[in-house]
Amino acid sequence: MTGLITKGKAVFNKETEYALRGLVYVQVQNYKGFKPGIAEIAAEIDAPPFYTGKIMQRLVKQGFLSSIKGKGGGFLFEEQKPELPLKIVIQAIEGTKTYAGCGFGLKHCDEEHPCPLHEQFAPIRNSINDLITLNTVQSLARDYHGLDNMLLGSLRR
Amino acid sequence: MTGLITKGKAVFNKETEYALRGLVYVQVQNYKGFKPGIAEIAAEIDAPPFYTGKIMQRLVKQGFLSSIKGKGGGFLFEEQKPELPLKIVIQAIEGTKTYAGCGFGLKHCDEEHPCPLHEQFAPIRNSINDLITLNTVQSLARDYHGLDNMLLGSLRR
DNA sequence: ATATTAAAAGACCTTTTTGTCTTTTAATAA
DNA sequence: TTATTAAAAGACAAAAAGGTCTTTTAATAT
Repeated sequence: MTGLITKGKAVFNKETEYALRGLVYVQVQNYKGFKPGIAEIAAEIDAPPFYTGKIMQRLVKQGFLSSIKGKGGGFLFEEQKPELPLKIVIQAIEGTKTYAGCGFGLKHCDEEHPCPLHEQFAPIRNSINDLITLNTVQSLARDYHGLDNMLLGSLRR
Repeated sequence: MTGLITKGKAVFNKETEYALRGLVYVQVQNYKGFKPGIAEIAAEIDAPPFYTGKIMQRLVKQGFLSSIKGKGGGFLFEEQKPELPLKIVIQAIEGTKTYAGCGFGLKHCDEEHPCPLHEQFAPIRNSINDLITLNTVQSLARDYHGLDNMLLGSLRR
């Protein structure tokens, strides 16, 4: 049962998870020539439909992707735009200080006045930062391109 | 202003942060021959007093440390007990799945069916796991022993 | 015994997060 | 132009996290 989150903190909050999964799914479909709508996105990324709608709306308002109303409408990335690093999305939702603080939660903790965990957490924070900076919605979508669905079939069995 | 969390997710939730700081503070004081009470703990770790009381209560109920009521009372660790790894405390509060899940939030994600971020998150999860397994309340308290206060003076200026 | 001290228990409240639903707006098709 | 489709907007609600306060229990000191 590895990887099944039953309780406890995940790495990101729900809104961020749904946003990242939604964006990647849209990009995957765009690569295939489709513009998915809210109902399809929600079903494919296993998220609540109305909540998904609200989140996609916010992402459009932030300018991360575009939407088209009415028949044949849906969500799409403008092709001329640069790739979108996960960090940009995460920070837009969770704030700029995600994982920037000291692991021990002290209000003041820096190199001159480190708390006991500060030094040990520093490389971890740096790794997370690298990961979300280097991975983009597009790079993840390319990884998924060609797969049957984003959930890799495991949810459908 | 490095290390100041203004908004966004910290590594742990508030209850966990207060619990870890409280436990380390109690152990630091124990090493000096004192048994701190709720008011003192709350003030020194910069946490809400009543909430701190509730949290300390829960920690005692879990058996992590002992308490003595009445005059001269307070909190203390039984000396014969083994060192307490942070992981034990964190899991008691946040559940056993903290940071065990896949970074991308997929319900099913394991080595055979990894999501794009799974492999990249694996070493980070392992580092966090090592950190909270190897560090104990006592090892951190030894680091703090001799310092003026847990907040390293930076909050008092 | 009585007063005092301090933790335990638990009711209650506030804020944030997560989620639902209805109404409105805009695009397309007939 | 009318019907249909689908996103936008925003009100509303449930659940979880975070926090406050009062009352009770247990220990000590006089």
